[in-house]
Amino acid sequence: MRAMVDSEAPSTTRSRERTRRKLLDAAAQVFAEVGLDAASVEAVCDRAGFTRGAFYSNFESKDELFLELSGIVANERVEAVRSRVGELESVGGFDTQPANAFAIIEQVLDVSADDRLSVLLMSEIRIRALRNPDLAAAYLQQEAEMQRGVAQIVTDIGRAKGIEFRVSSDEAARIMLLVWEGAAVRAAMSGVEADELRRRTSTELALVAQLTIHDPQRP
Amino acid sequence: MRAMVDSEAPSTTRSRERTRRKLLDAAAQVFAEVGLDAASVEAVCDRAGFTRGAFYSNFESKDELFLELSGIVANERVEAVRSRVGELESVGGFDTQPANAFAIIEQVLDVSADDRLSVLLMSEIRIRALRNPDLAAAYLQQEAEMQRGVAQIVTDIGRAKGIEFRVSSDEAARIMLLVWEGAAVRAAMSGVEADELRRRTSTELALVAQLTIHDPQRP
DNA sequence: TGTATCCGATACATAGTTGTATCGTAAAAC
DNA sequence: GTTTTACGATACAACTATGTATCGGATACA
Repeated sequence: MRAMVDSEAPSTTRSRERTRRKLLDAAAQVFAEVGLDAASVEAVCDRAGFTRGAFYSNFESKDELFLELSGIVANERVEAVRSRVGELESVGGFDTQPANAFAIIEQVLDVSADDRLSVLLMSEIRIRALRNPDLAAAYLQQEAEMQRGVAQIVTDIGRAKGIEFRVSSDEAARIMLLVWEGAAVRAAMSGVEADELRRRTSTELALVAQLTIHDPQRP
Repeated sequence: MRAMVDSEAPSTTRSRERTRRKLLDAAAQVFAEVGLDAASVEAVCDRAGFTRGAFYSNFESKDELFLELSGIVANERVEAVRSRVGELESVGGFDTQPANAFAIIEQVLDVSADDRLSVLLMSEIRIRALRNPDLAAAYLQQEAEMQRGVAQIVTDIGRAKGIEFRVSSDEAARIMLLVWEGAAVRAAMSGVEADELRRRTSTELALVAQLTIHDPQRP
């Protein structure tokens, strides 16, 4: 009976799921640290506290695991942005100052690149996408989704604050995402700690946000 | 006597230099295509039309070659920007329309990411820099140099055209570089051809350039 | 023409990685 | 409590890449 309740594989034990998750987590770390190609299956297993037997019992190959991991990361990012957008829309009020109204967007984007490991992992996924059409399509689609979310926030802020923009919300969102990512990569490259990394990307984003705003009083 | 003229190694034959260059060129291609780790020394040699004997006769290891290659690429980029800046400054006149005054900057930046292979190679260098402090320092320094060049152009254009900017030329240059690179990566990911890639990045850059300009008449 | 030198090719020893096949054990089913 | 099943560990075979040591030939030079 329980088998009918579960959607996919009824036989998979709960402990097996834990093993999969541990392997995925370990893989995320190792892939970020040394890159997919330099990461041996054994290194991933060592990190997870298993041997390769566990690995091949759970995954076809390293590539298959990477594909699944990419999907998970992408979903998490999109979902995090979406939920933030949902929160903000339901609350309706933006009680931040006009000057740093875009702090909300920082919060939204924080979900994507908040620490060095995330930056590295996303960079790894991105460079694989550059070389693999399938991954590229998935990557671009996920990014478009995030862009929609950010554009929505931009629109909402504009409406709530009576802000006029010099470009469309889509364009603003796209530029913000690009700058955000670039700044995060540079910060990570400088070897700064997580909070400093966050501070730098925020500063850069604030600058861009300011640029997109059309302020008739003080241009 | 000729030995005294040459700077470094007097004994290196001209043909040896050609071999080195061929290996470096081949390596650039292969590294871009599959990444440094996945690129075997033999694959590089095959592409160059040599065997590994030639490789190890000319380079310590794959890493050493990559380091040298990175240096060359970085120098070329910086030098290209610098020479463009030099040209523009010496000429003095900017006969482009105010609307697309920043087409000049596109020209300047074109040297850095004009085709898919360059985008891939720079992405590879960037992700290595993310994982290696020495490379990171070199990368950031090279980028700072480019930023200075672009900022100089921005300043010159502003002066020549009587344009006011909403941010400092340095900030404008930094954002432009970030957006330029991000756009180039996305375009390359879409699998578009070289000229379409160029068109997309130009469009994105024009948008940012427009944002940085403060036009009192039509804000 | 003979000789020396240089440079790239070839051969080989070694290490590391992958995937599979088998085994042992712990938990589930009866 | 016994049997069965599932899951991860272990052992193994094949492959690939690396780096070194040696070889052969072309080129420069006398």
